[in-house]
Amino acid sequence: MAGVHTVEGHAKGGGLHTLLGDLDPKQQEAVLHGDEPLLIIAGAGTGKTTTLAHRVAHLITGGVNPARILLLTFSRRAASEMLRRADSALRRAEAAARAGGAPTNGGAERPPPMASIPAGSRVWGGTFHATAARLLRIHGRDIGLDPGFTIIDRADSEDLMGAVRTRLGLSRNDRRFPQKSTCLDIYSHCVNTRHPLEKALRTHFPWCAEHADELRRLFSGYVDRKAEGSVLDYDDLLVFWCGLLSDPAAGAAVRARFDRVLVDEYQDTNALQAEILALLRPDGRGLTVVGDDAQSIYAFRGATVRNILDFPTQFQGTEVITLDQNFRSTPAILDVTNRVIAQARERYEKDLWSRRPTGERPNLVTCCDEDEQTRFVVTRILEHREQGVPLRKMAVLFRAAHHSLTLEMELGRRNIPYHKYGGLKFMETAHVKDLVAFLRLAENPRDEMAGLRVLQLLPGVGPRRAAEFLGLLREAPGALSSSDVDSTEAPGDGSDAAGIPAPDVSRSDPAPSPGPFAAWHQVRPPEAAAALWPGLVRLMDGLSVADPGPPSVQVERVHAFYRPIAEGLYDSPESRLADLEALARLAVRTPDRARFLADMALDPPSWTGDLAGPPVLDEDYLILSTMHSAKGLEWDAVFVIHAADGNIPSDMSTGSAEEIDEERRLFYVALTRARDYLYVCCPFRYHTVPRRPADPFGYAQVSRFLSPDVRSVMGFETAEALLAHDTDGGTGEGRLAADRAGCVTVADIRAAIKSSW
DNA sequence: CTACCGGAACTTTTT
DNA sequence: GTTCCGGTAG
Repeated sequence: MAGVHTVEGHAKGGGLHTLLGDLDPKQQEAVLHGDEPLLIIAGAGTGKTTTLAHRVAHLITGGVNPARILLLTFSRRAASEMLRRADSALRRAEAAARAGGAPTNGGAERPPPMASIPAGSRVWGGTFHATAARLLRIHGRDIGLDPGFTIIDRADSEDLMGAVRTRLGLSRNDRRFPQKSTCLDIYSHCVNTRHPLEKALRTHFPWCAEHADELRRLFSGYVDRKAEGSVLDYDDLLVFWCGLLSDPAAGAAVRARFDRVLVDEYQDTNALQAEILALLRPDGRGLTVVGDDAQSIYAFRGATVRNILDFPTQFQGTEVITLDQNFRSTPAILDVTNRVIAQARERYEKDLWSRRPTGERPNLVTCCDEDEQTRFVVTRILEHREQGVPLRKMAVLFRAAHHSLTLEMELGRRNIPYHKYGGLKFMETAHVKDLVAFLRLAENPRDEMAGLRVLQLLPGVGPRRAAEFLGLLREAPGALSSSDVDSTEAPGDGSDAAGIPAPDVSRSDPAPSPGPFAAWHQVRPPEAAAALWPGLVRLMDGLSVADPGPPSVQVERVHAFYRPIAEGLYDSPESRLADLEALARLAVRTPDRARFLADMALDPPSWTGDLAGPPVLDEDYLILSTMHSAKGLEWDAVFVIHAADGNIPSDMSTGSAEEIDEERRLFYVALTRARDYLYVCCPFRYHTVPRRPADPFGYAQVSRFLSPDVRSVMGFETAEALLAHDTDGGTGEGRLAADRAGCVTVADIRAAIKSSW
């Protein structure tokens, strides 16, 4: 390994050797690199996670205090995976050091880092947003931010934007004023890209350009409203973190917390995040970023690939290391994926290669229609399972969350367990939001959206009265007392706060203390709500005492109050109540309410996964995922479905060459998830999604990304052929397809393929 | 004021 | 199929 920077003097222990043993030379170089800014261009499947995890482990064995390392990842899942691997690397290094070179190593100068406390868990790890939230709780006061803030999710941000929009009368006069979600998109775009409104409108929302002035008023109203409620939306977390760092005193304090900063998936960061990094590490020393420009897929959210491309010029003395040996996929698969990405206009030239045996060609699978595609996928998946591939090592990927609907129904019918990533349904459901709103209101009585939601659950209480009752809280004297010992500076994943004694909550009569909801004792509720009102007040008072008990208990108490309301509100309350029980189980993991609420906003549970709880571990289940959520993951067999033009690239994103390029990279991400087997399915006939009575069917073409050049290295099969051989389902279901009136024949399909070249 | 009904317009990806 | 608006009855 020539050219390795041996800045760390102690890079010679037997332990370190083990640490590096599994890595290829370039990865080793990345792990051992010293203090200067480091950019790792890591192609798909090149062992990026391994490298980063080893680098963290290396830093720790080199004497860096884990609590002074900041690891910024794209999701919480990615962070914990990374830290888990760093720990196991550390453990191996430690074991080797003890076995081998222990005597020479002057004894107990360094305490053994792990054993009982995994070192990785003391590292600051998480998303930019989650990290911002933690830092702002600790340091926010220094810039005048109430540390008792609550975080509102996308839906609440939209509602708040909608409320301001209505109050400004923007929905009334002008019917064509953009709707609240678009408004929030524009706002968010401006904040994250740091572009002025005009530019944002011109480049991304030209149809809204005429409303620039109203939008400006709307946005400033939105900002004020958030300030009044002491709530932060996702963008605020970054904005205030950035502001915190810009403050001379507070900024210095935050900078002083960290010696090393490592950033994963750097290609998907935006201008604001880049600014945060620059403020955090002004000269780039101790900064490591990892990414792949070919996998940049979040431009729609303000991410810019310029961050990664310009990194070397931004920080003097940057070392760039490119990882291009792929350890994941077979050469046959790489041959396809390299050709797909080669069509991109602007990119780092970087073809991935592999030492693995060639493997099977990826197949382009043509299907008559969606049903046939579904049956093909299920049949082939079961075949693979017969051959010994567990379900959890297979995944079905698609562009939009709803693309898997029919597949999900079929899986359900056949009792094949699955887990779907992407599409955040759980937190989106009304009943879950209802329940969480109670907790949020207790945490922050000024949280307007939470308050309105809670109050309007009562019969006879609409927007008007809800606003009135909520206003009473604002003048209340007892508001905002969370200033106490909140600054549990404990870094890592707050594993402290173990034994909070839960006070007997059955009858907590907080009569003496004028809590934040004291004003509600005087309220004379409307007739219809009279029966429920005292219960609500008692509940809120109980949740506002100094120690309201662990979140799971709080959820139960809200549940008790909410259940009869929900039962009257929804047609089939059973499944919804089950969700609420799942929520209570979920809350058990979190020691305190603020943390629980932050988690729910920043890292909402993906429905099925957490519903079932731990036992899911020994079950086998198929993975369904949007292409976006598949980032960073890998499976033995991957099925990409709905690979038709219009789905990928999505019709919504074919406006500009940039958008199409992003869709191409997204497709590339999907394909590069596969280790051994890859199927790309394209159904040719669609039942028209929006109602267009003239033409009940649409005929699709294969995605433009599957150019002749790409197809020349792919295999080809038809779903029909497989299903004909499928003995058990063949007679019944295979027939069904043929019976369907107007079904396309294989010849039609071939013709369609040819014409789409 | 709230609760409810009918018509209209819209449907990507996510911290 | 969905949500979002405006109108109306109580």
